[in-house]
This record gives sequence, structure tokens and C-alpha cells, in this order.
Amino acid sequence: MSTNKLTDIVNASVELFMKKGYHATSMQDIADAVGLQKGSLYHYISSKEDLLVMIIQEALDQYIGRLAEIAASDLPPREKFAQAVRHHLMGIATNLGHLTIFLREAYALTPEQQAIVKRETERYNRLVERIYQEGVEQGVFRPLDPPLVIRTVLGACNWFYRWYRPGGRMSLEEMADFFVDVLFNGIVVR
Amino acid sequence: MSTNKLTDIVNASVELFMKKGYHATSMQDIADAVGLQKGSLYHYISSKEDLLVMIIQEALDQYIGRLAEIAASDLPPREKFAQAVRHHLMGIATNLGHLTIFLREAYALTPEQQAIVKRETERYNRLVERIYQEGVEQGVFRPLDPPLVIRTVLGACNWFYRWYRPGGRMSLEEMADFFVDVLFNGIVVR
Amino acid sequence: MSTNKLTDIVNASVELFMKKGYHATSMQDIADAVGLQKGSLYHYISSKEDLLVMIIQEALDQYIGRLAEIAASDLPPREKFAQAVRHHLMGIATNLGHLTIFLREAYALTPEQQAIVKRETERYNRLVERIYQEGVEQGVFRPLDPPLVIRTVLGACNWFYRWYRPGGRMSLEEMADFFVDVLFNGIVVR
Amino acid sequence: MSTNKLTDIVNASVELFMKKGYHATSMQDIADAVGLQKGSLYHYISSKEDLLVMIIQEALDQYIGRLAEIAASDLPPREKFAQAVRHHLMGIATNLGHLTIFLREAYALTPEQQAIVKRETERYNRLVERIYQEGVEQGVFRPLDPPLVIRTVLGACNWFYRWYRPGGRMSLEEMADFFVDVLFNGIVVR
DNA sequence: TATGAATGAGAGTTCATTCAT
DNA sequence: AATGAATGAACTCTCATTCAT
Repeated sequence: MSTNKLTDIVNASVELFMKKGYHATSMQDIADAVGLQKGSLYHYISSKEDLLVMIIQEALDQYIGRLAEIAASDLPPREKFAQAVRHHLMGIATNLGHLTIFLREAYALTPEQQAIVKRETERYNRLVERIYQEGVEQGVFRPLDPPLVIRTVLGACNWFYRWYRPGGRMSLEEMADFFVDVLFNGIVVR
Repeated sequence: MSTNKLTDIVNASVELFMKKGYHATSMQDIADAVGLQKGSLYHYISSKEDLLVMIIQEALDQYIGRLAEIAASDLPPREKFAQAVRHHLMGIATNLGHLTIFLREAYALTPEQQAIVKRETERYNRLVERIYQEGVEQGVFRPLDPPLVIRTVLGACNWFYRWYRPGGRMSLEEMADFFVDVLFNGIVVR
Repeated sequence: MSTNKLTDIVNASVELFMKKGYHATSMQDIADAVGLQKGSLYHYISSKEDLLVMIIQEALDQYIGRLAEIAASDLPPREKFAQAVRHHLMGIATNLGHLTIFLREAYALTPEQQAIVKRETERYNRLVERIYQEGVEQGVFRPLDPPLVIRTVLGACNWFYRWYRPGGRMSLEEMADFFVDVLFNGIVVR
Repeated sequence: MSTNKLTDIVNASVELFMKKGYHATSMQDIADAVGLQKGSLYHYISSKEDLLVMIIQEALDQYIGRLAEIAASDLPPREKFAQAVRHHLMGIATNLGHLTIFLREAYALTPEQQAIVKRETERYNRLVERIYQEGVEQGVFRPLDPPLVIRTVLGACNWFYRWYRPGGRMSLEEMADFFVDVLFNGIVVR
């Protein structure tokens, strides 16, 4: 428990939403987890959806911010792209709660909120796409359909939240390297 | 409307669950869509969850059946794997409703039903994994960690349901070929 | 299964009402037990309550009829009363279903039907009361408040349905004799 | 209306269950009686059955407690037994609602709850039986089959709830004395 | 006689949210 | 800041009954 009640509430919600799902989690569950009456939650948040928005916003902010740094760096595109993939996977792994909720529950948002999420997500994709295109221009990446590349690559990465659990036989770094390897070189022998 | 009311109900549910989500769809919504009183639905199904189970089961049955055929064929592994990927994507695309619900809403099932789904899903993965391993044995696929390969490949494919919508600029076949290409050869120039 | 469908339906209802209770038994339960669709039941009965009425009526008819015979006989009052008690207990025991339902579920009837049942029941009580009063007149029974005597005696007897189950260590006759003995002589040593 | 809402709800339920029966009483009826929305009832109880359990438990607690005192007293057995009967009848009369519900609706409980009720009821019977047996040992009661004696006596007493209504021509004490007299001495002249 | 689809009312229950204290 | 009583709408599901076939 931190000194900040709102943080406690959000954290408890992340845990519960991840474990039980957004719809299956009641305000009572959250109140119980945080040691308040459910009515008291409304001193800190304005609605259950507000909580979902906050969690998703937090996930978005963090990843886009960090990716923007990578994109703005002067690394060669190949390294940039590799770092983007690694960063993406690490982000999922180290914030499994937020990211699970973002990737799984966003469609529970109101259309307005979904639009915001979609816009942010597209901004993210565009950043990655630009890195890819830099690589194409420099002749290091094959000249493929960029949106499709991004969807394939990020799809593979996003699925990570469905099966990654800490404490497996492989380290996170090894898995990230694996993804980069497969997405860069494919699975076919040359 | 078909002559079979149950089919109508399932179809209406697929559409509604896909559009609004399982939790956000009420039995009243389904009844309205199909022109019955909500109580009347229970002549055909035993519960709302039953509906979800049927939809997901249908998705599972179809795909595993078809994949088993591919796996049992005497095609060379490279072709088998390519077909598996194509079949997977086509399956998603041509049954977008069922597959969206399967991939997005399965965690709304009871633990018992989730266990069944998990078992079936793992059977599916195992089939694909075996194809990959055949390829490794024959020297056509790189000897990588098999479970991780499968997760990466199927992750990329599964994500398809999140963005594929019929009527885009590319044909389904082109997209399937694209996936096979990228997953086989990666995005890096050689 | 008899050749008479209505009889089958009533019998199945008796069994189900006794085992599960009137409210907890659905028309579907009855239909299942008798091998019909529930809609088909309405060719034989007009409502669920009708069924209850029939069962209770059957119980009433039988017992009142038989008791009237006893009352009209020229046995001495003491023997008449003893026979009435025996007959009452035997009646409960050999028609446990009907009697259980009568004694337990009659209050589920509509006020109109309840009134009928009440009238019949009072007729029954009056018959027993008259036997008692004959005995008082002849000096064989103590001159106590007749309605209270009847309520005490029949209360003790009615309770029989709550605990009697066939196949116990004592025979029905022994139990009937026991009741007569206790109600005639009390439990105190003289 | 008391200051305790739960008490109000229970009292209203007792009245309604007694008058209309447990199954025929809806949560809406209770809510109306107590001036709440039906959903609001669930702040105080967890289910309709919970209400029934509470009512029945209350009946059980009270009577067993009081009987245990009588049984533990150093009165002579004859007086103990008489008091037990009186106490039983008074208990029914002064808590007609609770006792009616207990005696009439207990079989609407789940099997688990029924088992508890059965256990408690048997404990009660055992207490009365022991009093009777004391009397037999001291030569004041006839040596009859004890379980049957108890069933006869308590059956007669339990039936009381079916016909006793306050304000009759006889006082409660007179009726209790009557029961004791009849059960002790029988109805036959000596 | 029998079906089985359909009704329509109502059941118990849940839940996010509000608000006086 | 916190309570907890209360709301009110919505929810899934049940069921006795009807009726065209």
C-alpha cells in the first residue's frame, strides 16, 4: 500500500482486471482489495470505466514515450528496429497487468475512448513503420508492404501477453533476441 | 433467416458478440435480433454461456479438423507449414465472427470450459509444432526452440482478427502469401 | 404405466410433489416422468393446480368415505374410536404420497379450493368428534372439550406422515395399537 | 418499524411467509412491506433462502435453549415433562410466525440446511425423550417405546400451529393444561 | 392425441453509482 | 476522507400456459 490511495486503487484494479477480467470484476472487489467501502472509491475515480481508461492510458503513455526515444536516436535502423521489438516485449513482460488489460479489454471502452486508443495505437504503429522504412531506404530491410510488416511484427509481439509468465526456463532477453532473430531472418534455412 | 432457429440464434449471437462483446450483449439483444421473446431462446440453448461455448467449439472443430488433414498429407514440410499458415489466416478471415469471439472472449468461459479450450488449443499448437519439427529434421527449417517458434508464428497469425476486414486493397491470398514469406524469410535483406 | 394416461399423470405428480414439493416440481418434471411433452399434459388436466386439487380430493374422498362407514357401524364407541385412529394412520401409511401432499401442500391452493378442503376436513373432524361424544355419553370417555380432543388426537395422527416410512422395525398394526393405547390411556402410570 | 432494518425485513418476511407461504412470497412483496427497492434487500441478506434460514434458526435456537433449561432443572420428571409440553405449546403460540414457517416450510431449504435442521430437531427430541425416560425409571411413566412416545406427544403439540389463533375462547394456559392432561391420562374413563 | 414452438410475466439477483451523514 | 444505505435499471433464467399443426 502506497501513501497514494488512487495508486492503490489503480494497482488493485490492474491485478483484478488481469486475473478476472474487467466485466467480472466488481467495484466491490476493488474496494475489498484496497480496504475501502465501494462508495468511497468515488472520491478517487469517477467511474469504473475511468479506471480502465487510466490503466490503458498509462500503458500507452509509457510505451509510446519510450519508443519515441528509440525512434529519435541515431542508431542504425536495424538496431533501432531490434530495440523497438525488444522494448515492446520487455514492456509487456514488465507491465503484464497494464498491457494485458490494454490488449484485451480496450474494446470495453466507449466508442469515444476507443477512438483515442486507436489514434494512439496508430501513432505507435507509425513510429515503428518509419523505422522499418528507414531500413528499407538504407537497403537493410526487404521492401515489403509496410503496414503489413508492422502488423505482422507487432502481432507476433502483442500475442506475447497471452502466454508469457515470469519465471520460465528462458530469460526475457533470450526471448526478445529470439523474436528479433525470427522476425529478421525467418525460420527457413538458407 | 434459415429454417433452423438455433442456427439463427447462433448467427445472431456471433454477430452481436463480435460487434458489442459477449458481456455487453444481453439475451434481450439476441432475442430482438432473431424475433423472439428472450424466454423463448431457452428452447434452443440452455444458457448464455452455452451459446459462447457452441460458437467457440465450432471454431475449434473446424480448424483443428482441417489442420489435421494438412498435417497428415504427404506434402514436404515447407509446403505443409505454408499451408498451415494460409489455412489459419483464411480460417480467421472467412469466419471472422467465430474466430474473433474465440480469440477474444474465451476467458469469459467457466474454468472447466476454459480447460477444454486450452486442451484443444494445445493440440492445435502441437500439430503445427510437429510440422515445424519435420522441417527441422529434413534441414529446411532452422533448428530453433519449437514452442517459441509456434508462439511467434501463431501469434502473428492470430493478431490477424484484430485488423483484417474484408474488402481491403489486398486479396486474402496475397496477405497469406505475405505472412508465409515474412515468417519464412524474415524482413532483413540477404 | 396404466392404460389411463390421466392416472399416470396423477401418480407421477404424487410422487414428485411428495419428493420435491409442489412448487419445486415443474410441469416439465411431470411430463418427463410420464413420457410426454409438457404441452400434452393439458389434454388431461387444465392446470397444475388442478392436479393438486385432484390429488387432495382423492385423499379426502377416500378417508371420509371409509370413516363414515366406521361411524355408521354399530360397534361400541370405544371400538369405533380405536378403529377411526387405526384407519387414519393406515390411510396415511398406505397412501403416503396423497396424504403428505394433502397435509403439506394444501395451503398452496387458491382460497376457493382451500375453503372446500377446509369444509371437508371439518366434516371429517365432526365425524370423529361425534364418535368421541357417543363415548362420553356412554361413560367410556372422559368428558373433555370435544374440539380440543379431536385436534389433539388427530394432530398426533397427522404428524405420522412426517416420520413414518415403510419398512421400519415395527409393523403398522403395532404402531396403530400404540397410538390407540397412548391416546386412550396416556403415558402416566396408574 | 424498529431501528434495525434487518429486523424489519425478517419480521416482514415472517408475516408474509406465514400468510402466503415461502414460495408465494416474492422479494418484491418483502421490499414493498418494508419500504425498500427489492435490490436494496441484499444489503441485509444474501438470498431469499438466507431469510428462511434465519427465521428457522431463530425458532430452533429459542426453543432448544429454553427446553435445555427445563431438562437440566431438578424438577421431578412428571413436572419436567409437563413443562416441556407447556413450553412447546407456548413457544408455538407466542411465535406463531416463526414456528409456522419452521414446521411448514423447512423442506424448502437446501439439503444442507435441511440436514442442520434435522440434527437440531433430533437434539430436541432427544432432550424430551430423556425426560420421559427419567420418568419411566422413577416409575411415574409407563414403559413404552420412547421414540414413539415422543413422536406422538410432539406430533400432537406441533399440530397446534395449524389451528391455534390468538383470542379464542380458551386461554393458552388452559389449552396447555389440557394437552398435558390428555397426554398424561388419555381420554378413557378409569 | 400429441407436439413443440412460443409466449409473457415474473422470479431472484447483481451492480455501478449517488448522497446524506 | 469515508461511510453505508439506498437506488433503479438491467440482468439471466424459469415456468405455466397456449395454440397451430
